[in-house]
Parts: sequence; C-alpha cells; structure tokens
Amino acid sequence: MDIINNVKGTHDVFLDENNAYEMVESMMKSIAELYGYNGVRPPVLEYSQVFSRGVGESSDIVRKEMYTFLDKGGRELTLRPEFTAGIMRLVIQNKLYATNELPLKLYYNGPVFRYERPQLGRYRQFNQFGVESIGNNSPINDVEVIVLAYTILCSLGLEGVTLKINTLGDDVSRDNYRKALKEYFAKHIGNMCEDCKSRYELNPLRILDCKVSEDRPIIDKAPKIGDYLSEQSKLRFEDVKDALDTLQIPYEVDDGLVRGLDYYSETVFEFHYKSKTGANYGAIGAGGHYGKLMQELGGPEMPGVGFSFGIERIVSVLKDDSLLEDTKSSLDAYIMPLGSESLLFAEEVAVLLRNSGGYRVDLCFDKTKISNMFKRATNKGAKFGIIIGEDEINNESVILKKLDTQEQFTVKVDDLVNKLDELYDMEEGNK
RNA sequence: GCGAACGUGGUGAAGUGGUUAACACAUCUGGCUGUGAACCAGACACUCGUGAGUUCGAUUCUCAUCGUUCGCCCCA
Repeated sequence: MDIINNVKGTHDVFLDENNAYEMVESMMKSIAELYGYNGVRPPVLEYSQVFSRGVGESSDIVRKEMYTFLDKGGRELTLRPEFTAGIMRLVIQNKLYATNELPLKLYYNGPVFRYERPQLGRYRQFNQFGVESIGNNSPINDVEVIVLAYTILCSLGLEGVTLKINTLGDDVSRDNYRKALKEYFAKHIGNMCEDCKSRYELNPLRILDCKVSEDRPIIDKAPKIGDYLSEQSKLRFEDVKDALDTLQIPYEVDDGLVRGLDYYSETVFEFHYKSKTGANYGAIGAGGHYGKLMQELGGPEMPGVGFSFGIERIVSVLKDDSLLEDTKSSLDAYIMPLGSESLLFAEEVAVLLRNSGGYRVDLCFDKTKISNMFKRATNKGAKFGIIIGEDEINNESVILKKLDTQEQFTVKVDDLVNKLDELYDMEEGNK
C-alpha cells in the first residue's frame, strides 16, 4: 500500500479550492445568522445507536454505509453519516429544549462519512452545512427553513435552482398509505426487481424511488400519498404551498419524492441544479420536517425541520459555471529584495505594512532576477510591487510600483503606510 | 454491492515489444550584475499507477491490485 495516496473516497482541498470552500461556508453561515440561527459543533463520533435509532434501521445509510467500529474500551461508535440525529442527541442531553424561545435554531458545518461507491460529486468523507429548527410545528416554520436554503443558493449566484417538494403526511397518513402500498404491490412484487422485493419488506415507501424502467409502469399506477393524507396533513401541505407562493419561491410538487432517512414526516424537499457542463450531481441540498425524531431518541415530543447542503457538490457546480472568479487569493503588495543583503530590510518593511497598515504582504525569499519577481507578484495577485535594493536601504526608502498602471514612486519607509492608504483611497474615489 | 472505460512529467497530452519516451504550456538557468514583454540558447518523466507473469527484452502483451471516471443502486 502506498501511503502517499489519499484514502478512497476522500479528497484534499487546497489553494483556490480552499478559498472556494471558505467563501461558500461563510456565506451560508452569515445568511443562517440573518435568520436567527446559532452554530453548534457536535462530535464526529457518536454511539452507533444514535444513528440506528435516529436515522432508522431500514435506511440504506444505516444498513450498509456507516463507518462503525469498536474503540479500545469496547464502545460501539460510528463516524456520523449525517448531522441531524447527533444534534437531537446534543439538544436532549444538554436540555436545550428547556427554553421559552422555541424554535431552537441551530446551524452546523463539518465532515460526514458514508461508505459508498465514490463517483462524481460523491465522496466517502464530505462536508455538509445545514440547519435544524426545533420545537415549532407551524408549516410556516417549514417554509422559513426552505426560504433560508433557497436564499443561500441564490446568494451564491446559482440561477435556476429547482425546488421539489412533497408531503409524507403524519403517522396516520403514513400508516394508511403503507398499508395501501403493501396491498397494491402484493400482486406485482413477484415481477419486480430484487431491490424492490427487499424494500417491500423493509419500507414499501422506498419502492416509489425505484429507477428500474420495467418497474415504472407498475409504480406509476400505485396509490398516491395524496389519497391517504389525513385532513390535517392535507391542510398543512396546502399551507406550505401557499406560503411559498406568497414568498415567491418557485417549486414543483413531486409526489415520488420520499427521501432516504426514516425520520421524515409531513414536508420534504430537495434542491436540484443542472450546471452548464450538464454534469449530474444529484441533489445539492435536501431536507424536511421530522415529527418523532426527538422522542425516538428519548427526548420530549417535539417536532423539527431542517436541511443540509453538500458543500462539495455546491463548490463543483459553482466551479462548472465559473462563479468562483473572486475567490482567488490576492495580495496588496509583493516585496522584491535585490540581493541577499536586502532580505532583512524587506522583512522589516513587510512586518510594518502587515502590522501597522493591515495590508496583505508577501515577499520573495529567493535570490532570483527581478523579472522573475515581477512575474511572481502578478501570479500572486499582488496590487503593488515593492523594490528594495542597495540604494533604497541607504536612503531608508523603497520603490513602490502599481502593477497594473506601472506608476512608480520612491517612498520613505516611514511614509509607506500613508502612501499606500492614499493610493487605495484615490482608487476608491475613481470608482 | 453490480456493470463498463481509463491510469504516461507540475499541467495538457502523443507514442512504440527493443533501449535518446514526441510536442505544447508552466517552471528554472544563461544571453541582460536593478523593472513585468518578445526573442535566443539550455535544463526538467530516481518506478510510463503498483505488483507479478510471458519474453532475449515491456511503458507497450497477460493477470492481479489500487485509484479515477461513467451507468445502476443510493444519497448531499
């Protein structure tokens, strides 16, 4: 095994791509804060049961995708495959629900782990940003979460995002619907694919997700959730749609949308986006309402709603559509010392500009010809070049050159910060 | 987990059963001992993913393995 290889399904992030991640994450964070959310950082490790009970035994994630192991103390632990269950555990354990300020609004950001076959936009370790709004059952709260997610995607510059929504109904609706599906598929299941056969046993709702074309005609004629919704769930979904209309959020109702995590009920949604390259990343974000998750994990009866974004997919889509131009690294000034005698003086000037002036400054440590240093300055996105040689050291001055216009000034070191301030002000004035 | 394609330098990539592995960009050195270009002359693949096999000889053929990409499945 070659240790100079990253683990399958993981990836390194650096340089410009790292800037893109930082930009995306800080955009998401600041918009979540606009909506009144606070950050939480649950641990990566949880007892496996948090997920098997939270996410659900019948979900693929729990059945075959978790990184589960025994630690040296014999505890059965799992690297989180998603955040929601762990956050519910955090909320219950720390009694964050014991407040009169519900809903609790929490956002999170960090890596999650799923043992899947890697593919375009799909990793075994990837990053999710998401929110949970816990303790309020209003359909308007569902909608607010959707609006937040939609706002984030728009702010990142994505146009033409498709929002798909559906309702899974409450417990009564789901039980009735499940029964109806079982009854319907009982006659056909013999002719359907192997996956559907196991779904039939575990969770017949999942059959609706089947993509095998031979199965489609049977599935298309299957009972629809709409016909089994309780009055209450029906009204709730109407309220959700009305609120989205009022807030002018475009959406499509997709009654085949069921989601792969067992805790969802009532409203569920997904965001899809086709980048210009036509690459298919699947959903770039998804979420929904969950009615019983808190209780399931031993907390109080309290509903919640949340979503999560796949950071990798969003960064890829932004890159495909060239929406990352302004995330390139840049410098205010690049210092070019001529000859090794100038290096210490150059460092002094750099420290002065950075600490007193607040400018982003780098300098050339290599002894190389000046034409090379200019090239490096440009490559690093520097606005100014600063040349320091023997004459400058003797005069306590530097040559300051604006790289785009090629204007050039000889400036005393003591005046350098002021001069840069002045030049930046002038530029502001010109705009 | 199933099916398929691919894996040559920092990058994009040609190529052949036989020993100098094209070409281009980038980088570096010198021509030009203090100003970003152009030009000229040079440099740059310790294992052609890794391991084994066939062969007098393999980067080229075979197998395995790892990885990437695509479809299925699933999901963010």
